[in-house]
Amino acid sequence: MTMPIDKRDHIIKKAVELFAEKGFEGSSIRDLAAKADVNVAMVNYYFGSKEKLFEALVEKRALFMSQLIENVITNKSLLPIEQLDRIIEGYIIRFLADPQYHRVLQQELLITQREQMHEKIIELIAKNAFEIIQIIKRGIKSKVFNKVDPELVFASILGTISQVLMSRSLCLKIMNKPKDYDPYSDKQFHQRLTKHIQDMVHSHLLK
Amino acid sequence: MTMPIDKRDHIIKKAVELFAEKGFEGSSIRDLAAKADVNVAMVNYYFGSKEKLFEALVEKRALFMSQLIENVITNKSLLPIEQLDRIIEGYIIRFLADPQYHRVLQQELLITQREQMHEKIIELIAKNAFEIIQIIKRGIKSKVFNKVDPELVFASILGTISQVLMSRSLCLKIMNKPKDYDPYSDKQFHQRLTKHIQDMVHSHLLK
DNA sequence: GTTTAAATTAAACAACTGTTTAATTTTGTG
DNA sequence: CACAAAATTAAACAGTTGTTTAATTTAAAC
Repeated sequence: MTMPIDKRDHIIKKAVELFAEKGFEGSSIRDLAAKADVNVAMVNYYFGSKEKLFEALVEKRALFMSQLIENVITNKSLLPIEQLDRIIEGYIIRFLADPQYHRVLQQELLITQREQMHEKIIELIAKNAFEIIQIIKRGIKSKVFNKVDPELVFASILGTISQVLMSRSLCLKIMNKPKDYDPYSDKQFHQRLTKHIQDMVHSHLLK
Repeated sequence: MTMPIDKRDHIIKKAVELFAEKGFEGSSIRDLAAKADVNVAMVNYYFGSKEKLFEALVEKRALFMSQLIENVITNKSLLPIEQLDRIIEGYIIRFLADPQYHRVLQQELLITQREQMHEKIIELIAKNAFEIIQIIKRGIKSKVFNKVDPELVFASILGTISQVLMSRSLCLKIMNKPKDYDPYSDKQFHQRLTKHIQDMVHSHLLK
């Protein structure tokens, strides 16, 4: 009667790994079945179809993402710049914790093929975006912030992180690091990235 | 005897459109043949294989990209900040001129599947990146710039543009624009994006 | 006009795709 | 144990994939 959530989760986890490596269309169910060590029919048994597996994957991420902002926004006692700093920290911690998940969603954002899934991911990002934009707008109105472009400030924050996450080898190449180095799990790199974005936003927004 | 370059280019052009919409793996040669109005065998006749068509596509873009920086870098009479401003302008003009091309390359950057093509695109970006990083480093050394993080400043510049180009519908949603509006071909948006990145870089780098 | 190479075509190829079936095994419950 | 529901399996399904073939048309050169 009860769906074995753990097995579903296991398949999703392996699917993220595979899709991040080969892309959704580039991955076959037989590949996935082999990687997850289950029978080919199990994916359709648990999820109904390859596409619905993807939807379940996005759904799981959506839940994760929605918790991201809420924790920060509710704390109204913080100054606008402090709120932004907390959000930047939260973004970096959560995105860098699972680069593959982020890449799979980025892939889907780049193509317009599966329209409803495309829309879903956009909703996901936009929800967080509006919160950040609101904080900036309030800061401008209360004359704590310079008259910046709130929407594009958001694009710069998320864009910087996405740029770093997009390709590990590109990241290593630009930063001149050895091939065995993993920036995403390195605390020092976390700090470096956090500091850069915060510094940049501070100098841009604060008078 | 002579290869009909125009026909090759025509196929590449249609391939960019198709790949941007459905992804490389998601697009079939039959789709492409129909869209380009040629026989299915022609793609293999001209390019050898689907993958080599992609390589030709990347090659063509590489040529385009390499011209980007050169024009700016050679002008040594400019101040470091002026050089950066010219590069930002050049990036925005050229990237926004063909969002689909950019998206196709981003797709390939996200997956690690085709290793050599992945490497090629990374080379392409890194080449430009190092020039920009050098300008910033020189600016810091001559104490014209603050002690910023040169590599991550590059990530912010490119990341902001990529974030805007990633998905048109996401871009519209965040900027609260109607669905029929095309930001990429709008001069005003060009100016807005250029101003934002320049302003942000100025306040971050200049004392 | 004849000849040779290039371009184009429809058809066929084998391999792979997501999905379904029907049979079997496992699991949980009384 | 017995029984029913759930889980798992190998095999088969029909459709699509990239690619190749061999035949035909077009173009160029002399």
